[in-house]
Amino acid sequence: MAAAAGVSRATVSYVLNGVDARVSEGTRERVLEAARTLGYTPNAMASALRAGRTSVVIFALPNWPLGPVVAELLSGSVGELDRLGYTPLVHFVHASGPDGLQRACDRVRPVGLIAPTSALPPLELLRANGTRGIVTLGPPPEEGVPSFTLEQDRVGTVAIEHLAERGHTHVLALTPLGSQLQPLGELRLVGARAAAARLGVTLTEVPANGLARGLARKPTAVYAFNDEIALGARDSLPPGVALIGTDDSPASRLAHPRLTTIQLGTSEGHREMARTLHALIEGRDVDATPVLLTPRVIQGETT
Amino acid sequence: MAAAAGVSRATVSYVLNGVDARVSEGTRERVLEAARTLGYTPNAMASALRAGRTSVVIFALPNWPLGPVVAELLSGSVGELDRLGYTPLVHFVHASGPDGLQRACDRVRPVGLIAPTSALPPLELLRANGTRGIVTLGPPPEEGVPSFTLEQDRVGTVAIEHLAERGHTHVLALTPLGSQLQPLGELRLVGARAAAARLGVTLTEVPANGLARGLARKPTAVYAFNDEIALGARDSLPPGVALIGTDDSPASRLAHPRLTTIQLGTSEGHREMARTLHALIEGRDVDATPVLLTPRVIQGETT
DNA sequence: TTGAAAGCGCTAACAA
DNA sequence: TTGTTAGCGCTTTCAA
Repeated sequence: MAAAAGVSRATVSYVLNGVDARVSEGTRERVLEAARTLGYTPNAMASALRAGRTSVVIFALPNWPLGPVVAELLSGSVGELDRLGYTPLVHFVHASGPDGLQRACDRVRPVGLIAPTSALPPLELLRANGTRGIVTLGPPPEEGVPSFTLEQDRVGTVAIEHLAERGHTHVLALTPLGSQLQPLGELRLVGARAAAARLGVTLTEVPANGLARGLARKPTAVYAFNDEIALGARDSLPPGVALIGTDDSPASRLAHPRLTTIQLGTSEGHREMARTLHALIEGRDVDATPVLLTPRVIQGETT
Repeated sequence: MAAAAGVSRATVSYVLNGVDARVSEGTRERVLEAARTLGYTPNAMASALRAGRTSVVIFALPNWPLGPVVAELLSGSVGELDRLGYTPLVHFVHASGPDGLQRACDRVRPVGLIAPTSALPPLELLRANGTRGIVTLGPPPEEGVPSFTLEQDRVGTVAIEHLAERGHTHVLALTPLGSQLQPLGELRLVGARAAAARLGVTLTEVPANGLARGLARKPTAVYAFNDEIALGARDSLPPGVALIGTDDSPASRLAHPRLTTIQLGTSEGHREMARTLHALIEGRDVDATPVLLTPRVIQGETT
């Protein structure tokens, strides 16, 4: 490559890295031309070895149900990271072994990492690996590490509050089926129960396939673990019974009547995650106060 | 590290790479002990530079709706790749720009790549990058490149065939709402239309929110684009109307009555993808006949 | 404005 | 059985 342009390897490096001050316009052109005709791409491994850092950011995704919430989360943060010039790649925590994430970090030496606190490799190992920025999903692992928490328990709280405001005093909660969703469901119920106790709401909990049994208790409103369950239950509800789902799925928006649902985090919040990571990598000081991504009600026509 | 164990760097390399023939048991122990106490991890960048290959496999995920099908696909193939010793990472094609995948490949130099044919960087570039194995999702980009196709159109075919076998002659198709799902829906309808024409079935197509309108045509069976739509429609169906969904979602299995649905690919098929890639990377000869992952009906209680 | 050269951390061929 | 050393492709300092 250097030979083809008739210059030294150093000059090529300067041109391709945009250190314009150093090379004359003529040489620059010549180098770029040669690079184009040869289809030259710098070897990122060599560059990373020399520079001590890569451009990769690993986003470690916890074992959440793959659906609209995760889609939003990824397209927001991954999209923003890409725009900032990084190479965002997603690691599925549950698809590999317990120390899969650590192995992945050892192998690609990401400059940044977004990971659930529960799957986070020891911080000192990461730092030794050249990881400059670390952001966690969930509680901060130690002071100073920025964290973003999707407040799952607040989903239940917000739902009950919303219904209570509208005068409902007897709410049926449709909880998830299937073991994968169980922990998430329990988390949301904790918030719902607390809010119900606080607001004087009677809460009946039944699994999603026990709708008929639940309806026997004559609730005036139904809170469903997700929009899928909500939409499934909708047509079996007696007239006048309110319904609120969770996830702000595309389906909820398109349903007739439009389903009232709960959004778990905003695109802006997810982009903010990416920008925080970027600031850390750049060595800027960052406000490390844990960020709580609080769910909010998307008002539809069913409550 | 070498110093700490009192041996040469070469010896450390041999021990850690399991070239046992070369080192004595004593030295081996000493090196491993030193590695443990120092928390030493080889620098994968340097190793990759030297070896000319990484352990990374990029799985480029097309713009498919994030749900049970993708979850299955990933946990099958990613899990298997992990087990084979690779470092599988997922790239979301739609979250980055049009040549995002190529940039990602340039930056991490994956030894293997699974990508939709439509997003595949030029093969010669990949090969120049050190990518030894390439498998596509969709039609093969050129002879000899193994490919796996999720036959989306066959979803419709299989659904109509299943219903026709059970004597249905007037089927209502509930098509997706939302632009993201539109292309997939159209693909499935193509198959459904062809099968309907062939088998003498009358097919009525309405969007998922037009169920009432569709039911006015008195269908004896309903085919839904996905399980979410199917479960949403279920309770509005007149008694005796059959129902088949798509995706084999957890929800379909847990519904009462259990929903008949269509599975789009098996875990075994997905693992096979991973093994094919592995064989290619190892330089073994591989049967490159395009593999069609044919959908199949999961019999429930609604047809 | 440009070239020469050191060195990032590792592996493998060769020497001892 | 072990050590020495060249070199993977790049960036960056120093010298010209």
